[in-house]
Amino acid sequence: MGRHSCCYKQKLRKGLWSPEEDEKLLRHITKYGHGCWSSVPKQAGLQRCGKSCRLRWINYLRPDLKRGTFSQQEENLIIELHAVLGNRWSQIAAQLPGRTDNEIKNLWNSCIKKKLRQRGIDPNTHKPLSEVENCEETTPSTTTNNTTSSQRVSGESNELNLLKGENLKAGVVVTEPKSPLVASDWFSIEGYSNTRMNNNSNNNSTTVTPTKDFFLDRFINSQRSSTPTSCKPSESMEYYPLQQLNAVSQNPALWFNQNCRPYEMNPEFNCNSISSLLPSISTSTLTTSLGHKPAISLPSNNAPPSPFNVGGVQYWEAGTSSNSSRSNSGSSSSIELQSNTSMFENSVYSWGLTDCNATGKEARMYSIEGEPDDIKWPDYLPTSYLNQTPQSICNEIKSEAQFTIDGSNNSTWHENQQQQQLQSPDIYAKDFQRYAAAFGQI
DNA sequence: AATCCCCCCAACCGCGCTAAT
DNA sequence: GATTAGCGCGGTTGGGGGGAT
Repeated sequence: MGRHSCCYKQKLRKGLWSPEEDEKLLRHITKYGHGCWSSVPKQAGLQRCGKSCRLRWINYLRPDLKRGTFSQQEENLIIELHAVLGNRWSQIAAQLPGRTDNEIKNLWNSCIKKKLRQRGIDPNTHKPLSEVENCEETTPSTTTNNTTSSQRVSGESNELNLLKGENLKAGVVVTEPKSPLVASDWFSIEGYSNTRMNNNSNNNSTTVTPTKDFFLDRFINSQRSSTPTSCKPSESMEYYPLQQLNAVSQNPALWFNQNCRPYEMNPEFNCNSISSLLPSISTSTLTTSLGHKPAISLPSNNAPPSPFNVGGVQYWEAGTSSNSSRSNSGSSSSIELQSNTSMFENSVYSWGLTDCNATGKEARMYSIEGEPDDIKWPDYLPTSYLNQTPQSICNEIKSEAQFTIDGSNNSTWHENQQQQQLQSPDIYAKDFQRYAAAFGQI
């Protein structure tokens, strides 16, 4: 397929969006929803291709976007998720409510990468640069995924050192995994052991923390059940029956512990492989859920998974992927990660990276909630709106949005919004606050 | 003040995938 | 099954702002 056909049309505008265009698109989508993106520009009176409209909406106009600098917790989470997911920006973004994949990608390329390199960490492998360089010298073809013997002996990575240092400051107990560490090995929550997942009932540990090995095992077992010897996650680890994970979940810990060494296990296991285990997460699933639920939803359970909270600790949940994506479609063993937005508030880890974005005047605008004041709406809204209150603008648009164009089925977003409004009236109130904040009226 | 350079980030581009025909 | 339309994702580009010279 390749390029979208509309992109070939010559009369379409390209480049930066004007405030008028933004207003048109915003009005249209607020009223009618986007429906078919290819029809949006025509219906909205825009000289743009649908793809461009979609991008503009997703990356800029969406009302639920959180703008401004990334918080330290967000940066830390991005790094952690990148260690697992690689450049799966959309999946990373799914864990950061209000952030777009583009935004995260830009942050990574422009800032986090640099910071990691300055700290001697290879941003691609999340391993010490020295190790990567050594590996490249010795085994150029397979290198970056292997852990050196010295690293195994030391059992520490630079990242982990950073992590531990910060966590200790914060009073968080970081227990050292029993086996050699790589950079992606990180932490366990205070009060929970970092025991590897195994079914050794003689082990006195009462807490079993599912590890990334677990997902790899599942992937391996599902993908290559006929060739079990082709993958040896770790010598000490036995394959864990999926059903036992419910038992595991009775001792909830932050199961998303990254104790596996995917690169050592099988050459085919790289970040892409891992990400196939951790497919996309819809932001719509990032809802608040405070009930205690079993940590793992088995594939046979089609109930929609949700994050849960135990003792103030947010847990991610693996379950059957309900949405398809390029990376996971067709994989029956796909697992879906979930998180809670409050995870960021409760984040117990910090790598001590300085805030990449909060420099100079931006730092002044930084707020605890990660909701800086540099929202650009006032700059983009047409002057006709500047004489109105945010509430009146939204009311105006919403009041006009009580019908749909020619009754066509193009109201998915609109309907969702209405449904959400019915279910959670505070959603719009929140948006009003955002708009109002944008106008400096709060 | 003018110019250069660097960096950030919004937007574009190409590709893969799915659904519809 | 082949083709087409559309969507979404990740990589890349280039304009503009701001600091340095």
